[in-house]
Amino acid sequence: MRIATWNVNSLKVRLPQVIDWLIKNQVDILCLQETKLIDTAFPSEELAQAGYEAVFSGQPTYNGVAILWRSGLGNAPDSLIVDNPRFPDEQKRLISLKFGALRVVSAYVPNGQEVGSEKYDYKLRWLDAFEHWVKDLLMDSPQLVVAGDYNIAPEDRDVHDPQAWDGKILCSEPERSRFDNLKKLGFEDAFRLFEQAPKTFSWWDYRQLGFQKNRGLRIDHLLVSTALAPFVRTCQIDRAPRKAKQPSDHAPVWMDITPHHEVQSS
DNA sequence: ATGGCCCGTAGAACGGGA
Repeated sequence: MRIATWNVNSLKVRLPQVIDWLIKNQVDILCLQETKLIDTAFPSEELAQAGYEAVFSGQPTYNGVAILWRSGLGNAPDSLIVDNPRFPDEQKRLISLKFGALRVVSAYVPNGQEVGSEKYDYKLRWLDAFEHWVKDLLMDSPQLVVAGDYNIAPEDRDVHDPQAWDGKILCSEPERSRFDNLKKLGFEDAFRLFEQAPKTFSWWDYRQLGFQKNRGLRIDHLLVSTALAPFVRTCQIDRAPRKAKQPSDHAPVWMDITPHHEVQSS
């Protein structure tokens, strides 16, 4: 089973690229962030024609998350969750769905703008509540994937210029310690389960030829619970969509995982 | 040194992103 996450920076603009990527890569489940669409504008019909179903939670202009899955992927998914009940929030940043015993979360962690700012404070509070919520989910669903744009580069090797970014937003110690705390609940960073090329990133600034110069950060992650981790076969970041005309500034991260029924029988 | 791009909402610039 192939599971992926992608911050598309407007699904309206990126829809053709998303559909193309889904089909080309035979993706089973795709978590989206920054759809920037109200729910009545979500392109359910276009996706259905491409062979994908979706749940989504959006708002005007900002944020917005979704989970897409290939039609006919096992039984109909259920147990939809929108938002964190522990953190009332107008901003649409969380959605989750169960596929059999497997629960998948699509998360769009706040950016934080600048260390010490009001938005930074909101980011830290959001992450604290997120940790509690994820802990609850893990109790209920030991097979758990928490996918999304974390807006955190966990380590210096996830940063093109660690000195320049030292202590800055996305790299500050309070953010990184919260990412570590999430892992300590019982998760692995799927990307780090495997040997990876150095300087592999998932986001590059639109400005200053950021992508061409590979001045990027790895801030999009697939966290897999310890029960699932042994069954992850590969995890990669696909740079190809970032090369497209009118790309998202993020690249998709994907992994292959042994399907649930094989997990159970092993 | 500064800001440099892209998106949505606008219906001109601006907030937000990271």
